[in-house]
Amino acid sequence: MGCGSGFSSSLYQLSGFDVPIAPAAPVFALVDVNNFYVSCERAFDPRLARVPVVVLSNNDGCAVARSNEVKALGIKMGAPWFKLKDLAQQHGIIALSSNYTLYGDMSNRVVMVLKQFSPDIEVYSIDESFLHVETITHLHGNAKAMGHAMRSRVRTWTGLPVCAGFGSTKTLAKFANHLAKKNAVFDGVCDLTNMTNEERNGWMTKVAVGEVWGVGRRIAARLETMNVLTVLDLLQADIKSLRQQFGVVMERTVSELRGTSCLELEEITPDKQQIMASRSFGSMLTNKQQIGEAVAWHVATAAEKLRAQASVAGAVYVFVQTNRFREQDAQYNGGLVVPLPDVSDDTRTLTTAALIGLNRIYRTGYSYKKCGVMLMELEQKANRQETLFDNPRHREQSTKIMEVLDHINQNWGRGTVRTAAAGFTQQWAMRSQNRTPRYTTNWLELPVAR
DNA sequence: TCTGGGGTCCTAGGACCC
DNA sequence: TCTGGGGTCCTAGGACCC
Repeated sequence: MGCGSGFSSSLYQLSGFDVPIAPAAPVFALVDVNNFYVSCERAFDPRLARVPVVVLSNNDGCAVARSNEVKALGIKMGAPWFKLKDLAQQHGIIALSSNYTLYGDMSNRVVMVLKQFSPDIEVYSIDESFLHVETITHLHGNAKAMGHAMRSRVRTWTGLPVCAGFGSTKTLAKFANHLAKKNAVFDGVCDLTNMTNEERNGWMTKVAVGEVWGVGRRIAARLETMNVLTVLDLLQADIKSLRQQFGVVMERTVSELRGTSCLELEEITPDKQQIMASRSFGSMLTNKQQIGEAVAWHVATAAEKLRAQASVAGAVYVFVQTNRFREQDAQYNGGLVVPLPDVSDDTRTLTTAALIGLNRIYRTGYSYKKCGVMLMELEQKANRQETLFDNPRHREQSTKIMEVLDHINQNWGRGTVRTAAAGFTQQWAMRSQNRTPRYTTNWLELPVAR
């Protein structure tokens, strides 16, 4: 089943009698940044403090991060921005385009601070990390004190507000973090491992089952019909019948809620099995040439990531889509997997394949809204099989050229050197009307203190 | 005018093999 | 009289995450 104590550390302490005593039960911490993108923006612009702020998705499409003031107005995650403009005007909401360069850099800074607390860390997402802490909380007194120490150090060093949750499993740590975020009484830190059962159950009764990590909208709705409404209801439900109805993932979730650790810390980020790059266009496109330029650009983006993890791809998937929200328009979604005769990480080879695919799926008479590529059948470049028509000299050359390309683009910005296929006009470019400066990664955009 | 962009895991069912 | 059964691999689709 994969469920066990979840503890495999070799750190045994010896007692005075040289008898190994059981290692401390695992304690996971989950630390995440509140309203991450908004907080990044606020860290560099004090005028954004205490006013309603949203950060929009690519293409300025949806609200993907909201300040508390905006959440209080009832604006939902993912709400289409154009529908909110009136409301925004009324309440003076400031809307910013997303600035992923900034967020990525800030994310790294947070992780650097957290690593000082525990090297046993899994960077789970751009704004969340899990840590193993059972062997270190005593250095701070207890878990709660450690949580506050993390909070204050991250705040001081990065300007970002974080919350911390502690639990004996990852799912419980997530839940603790949720409590810390939503209930002022915790002051940003919640330790479930140091709570009576009554107290814990009290909190579990207050939170809806859909908030549990691993329980999404669909499953929450099904659970509700079974009268499983709260976190506690789920914890106390019959695990066997849940497994039958929902599968092994649900079984693990319930075990984790009950304190049996099934999910380990993943400290080593595994290589991606597929790499995707896609964008909606800033406006609708009909012209194959222009769409081709966008496809070529996305190939370059994906290929750069591919080389960064030292992999090669065996196939390229390319797709185009019309605007599904315009019901009056003729709709078409085309996609095609183009197998490569030989695995490759060369942007030029991958581009050729993608454009062959585009040629096959493109239909005239439609207005297109989006295109993208996915690199598939990835494997480590080092494990690559020799093929019949191998030409070692070509391969060496290709590797060198790609190295130079990546080097230049890293230093001078993506797309500084690109294939001709990616074009120069960028008719497809997304809207990003209100992007803040790349304060931390570009000399020309450093914040200025006045 | 206008609606994001990535990923993973699991399961069921079909093809195929012996 | 009567139509096996088990194993593996692959794919598509569904669910979840941020």
